Amino acid sequence: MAPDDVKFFPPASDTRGKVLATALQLFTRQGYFNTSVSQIVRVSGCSTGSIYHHFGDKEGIANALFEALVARIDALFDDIERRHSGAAKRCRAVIELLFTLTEAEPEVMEFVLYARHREFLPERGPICSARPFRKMRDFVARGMETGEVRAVDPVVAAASVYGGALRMIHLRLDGVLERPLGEFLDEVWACAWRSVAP
Amino acid sequence: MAPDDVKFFPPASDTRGKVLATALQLFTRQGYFNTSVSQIVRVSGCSTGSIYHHFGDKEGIANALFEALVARIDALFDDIERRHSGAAKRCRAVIELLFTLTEAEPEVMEFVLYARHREFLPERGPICSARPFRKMRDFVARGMETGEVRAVDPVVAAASVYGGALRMIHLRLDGVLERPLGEFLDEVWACAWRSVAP
DNA sequence: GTCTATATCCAGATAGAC
DNA sequence: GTCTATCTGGATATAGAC
Repeated sequence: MAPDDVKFFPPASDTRGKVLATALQLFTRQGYFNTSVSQIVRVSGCSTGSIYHHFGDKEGIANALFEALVARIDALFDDIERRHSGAAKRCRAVIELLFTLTEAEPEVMEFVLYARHREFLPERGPICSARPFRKMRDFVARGMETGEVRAVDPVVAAASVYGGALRMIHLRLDGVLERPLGEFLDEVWACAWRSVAP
Repeated sequence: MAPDDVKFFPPASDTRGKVLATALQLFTRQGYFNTSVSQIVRVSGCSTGSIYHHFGDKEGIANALFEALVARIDALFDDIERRHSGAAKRCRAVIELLFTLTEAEPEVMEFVLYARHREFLPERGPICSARPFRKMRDFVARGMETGEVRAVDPVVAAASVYGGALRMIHLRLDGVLERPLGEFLDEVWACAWRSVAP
């Protein structure tokens, strides 16, 4: 997969796009609550009035951002489902995609995976109930039906397959891993799959 | 391990204890930034002046809380090191402890593992560089030296052993898992260990 | 749709008596 | 060490011209 395939915010020229791109940067660097709307005004170059016109309030910015990013990831997962068959191939493709995405757009992964949405988007459920996460679990569950995955509790199986990779992503985003995730992909995948292979 | 062994805040009577217990509750339920000092004043029953006298500022409360909790977990991990030998037994004991802790004191795990400390404790490094986490990795690394753990990158090995369990804890804290973690322990451990067994 | 100027509120923090 | 009363800045959000 070429890096371009995972670009979320190509240099935006419209107000909406500029604000969302700015918000993503600031929210992930400093956190939602440490970012003031005035700061978004300064960095994005858009005016207060304009921003409130488009998003209603500060929470509206986070909401729009969240939806845009989740929708994009969702589409990428649909691609995976279409292009690969079998649990092993699909799960591996998911991990590879997440690794690629983390390197190409760390802010996106940071915001989608590790921001504490409950704290600033109260009406939204936990991220793990969002469609992309459900699809990840689904790949594993269907593998279990075909015997490709060992029979254990489906939740445990999914946690085992993806847990190590998500952990690595976390370490990378926290700056603990010096080398890019791609270098670990084969080993991570080998461990992940051994944990649930029949 | 009896539940009492993992109680962090036995009903505290002194100001410090009451404030820390209150802060833990509020910070994990609502988030650090959604919690005002006035609210801590109301719930804890201590006065503004008293709180600022003890902790300096709001960040000081979070700092003290963080240190107390990490120190406690650290001690529990030292216990594990003393009571068990071999990577398998130690790693399993770690996971069992974390599961027990999550059920007994979910707020503690929430605050230590999943709060975004970077956002309100800027001078502190990421939680994964803290001593307990280093000790977890160390158990795995030493197992690799003795051949008990397959030779892969030590970071990958640690992520594989603990990744699934941490994922399960996350799901449980997010309310996605209905049943207590203890019921999953054996399966989680089986998957975890298979991923790195030689 | 975009802008500037401005209103309002409440958070974090302090003063100083007891 | 603990308390009440108070200050002050800066945050979110609005008004209303263009």
